[in-house]
Amino acid sequence: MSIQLYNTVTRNKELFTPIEEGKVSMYVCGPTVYNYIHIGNARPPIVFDTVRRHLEYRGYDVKYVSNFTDVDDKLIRAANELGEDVPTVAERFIEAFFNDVEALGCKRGTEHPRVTENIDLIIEFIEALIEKGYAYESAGDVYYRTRKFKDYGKLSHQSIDELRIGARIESDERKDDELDFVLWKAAKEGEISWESPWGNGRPGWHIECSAMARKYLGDTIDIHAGGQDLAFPHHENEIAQSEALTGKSFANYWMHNGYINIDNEKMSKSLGNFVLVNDILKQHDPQVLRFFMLSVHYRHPINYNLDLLNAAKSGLERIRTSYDNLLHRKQSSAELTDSNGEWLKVIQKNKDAFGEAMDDDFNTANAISVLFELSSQANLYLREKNTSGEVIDAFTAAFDELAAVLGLSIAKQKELLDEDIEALIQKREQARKDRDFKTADAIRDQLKEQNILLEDTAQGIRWRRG
RNA sequence: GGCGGCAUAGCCAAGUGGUAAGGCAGAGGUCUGCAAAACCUUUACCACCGGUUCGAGUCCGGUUGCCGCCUCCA
Repeated sequence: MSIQLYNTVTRNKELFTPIEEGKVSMYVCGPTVYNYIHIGNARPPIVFDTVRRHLEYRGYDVKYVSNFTDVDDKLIRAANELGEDVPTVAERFIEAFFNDVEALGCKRGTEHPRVTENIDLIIEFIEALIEKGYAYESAGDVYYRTRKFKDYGKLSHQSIDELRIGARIESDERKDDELDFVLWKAAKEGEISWESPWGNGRPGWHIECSAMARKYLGDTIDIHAGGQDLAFPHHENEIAQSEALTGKSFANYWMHNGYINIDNEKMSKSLGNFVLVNDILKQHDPQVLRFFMLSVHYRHPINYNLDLLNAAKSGLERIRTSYDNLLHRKQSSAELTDSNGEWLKVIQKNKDAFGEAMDDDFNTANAISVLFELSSQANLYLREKNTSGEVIDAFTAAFDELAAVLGLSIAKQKELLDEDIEALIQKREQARKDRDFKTADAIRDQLKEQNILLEDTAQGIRWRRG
């Protein structure tokens, strides 16, 4: 087993070697909780949950830490607009976040630390940076002395001198140098704040991740991840803070996922072209959204629209139907029919192919194509007159195993039929035996209106929801 | 101006040197009382121009177009 992953630092796929054998530490930058998440915000949780699942599938013990930024400018503004305090707003959207991502099949992290629960830690971190000469206080703010960190730009491959040419550098009299960024922000009148050696204030954005990653995962972590737009400046600044403090490498591998686009433009709250996860889930199966996202390699952009989502739905449906057909056939399969070893080999071959796809920088698009291949093979097998329970079990076990790595569940939820519906199905069966097809079709149409689709198979009638 | 990404069938999308996976949609067929599901068949001058090579979607150079980052951003 060898997992290759693309490291933003080296811009190459590298062999993944954890610091400690058999264990992986992951830190994934989490949301600022001032709003419901849109589907672009949902991509990192889905992608890196899948990374985690594959690492676990390969036998690693994974520590997965993802933070909440529960105090910052946007949150303060949102609280003011709503006439509520910051903790109330944050709490609401943290809950909403968990609801959304759990619906999307993401496991809870090992830890989900919040900034406001780690203020002391952050202050200590900043004090240590000041002692080392990497930070300075100015009018109640504390700034990081960017130019002092000689590796600045190594992640995003920016040269520090080119950054000045970029149009959006804030110049601020309180900074010694315009490239310096804030570690601690002095509170304005009435703002939520904490006491510190520099007066009342709150942490800057980047310092929280440095402090919390270190607290839960140590000085050097295996994988640090987030959206592509965090590479600069957020992750670059984290590196500067952490490495200045510890003198050690902050993270060995940096992973960044691509954006979700609308009409080929980045989805973002500031552009206003976003689609909330929440809204999609009112109309669509969350698994469809997850399947859709995983159908593209995580580093590539995904264009979103409803037609594409529906195409993904049809694809997932194909796999689910195949799985369902296996279960249905199982009931009539002789337990002791000779198993054909060739089929077991085919199944194993697909499992191997799936693992190889995932080992290659988490190529979920190829992994999904293996699920389609497995479906085709299962469908072919089901065309045989005699099937064995053993082979059918091997197929369904393979589906369960591989889908779980992608965080997908393909078993259809079997809801109990209402007695009335059950009675109608029986009535139609009788009509069919009597060759009264007119009645039979009328009942089928009637059920169809209730979204119950009937299928007549060689092994008897079956139904599914449309 | 700096750094980077992308361009593959009607649509989506894999593919890092050996003559293009897979899915969706469409067409035809098989099966079925009719359907459904499934199976079979069917659709590619890999943006353009050069170069390297026995061989290029893949490597190199250039052109065009689109997108992103360059201190709000997932």
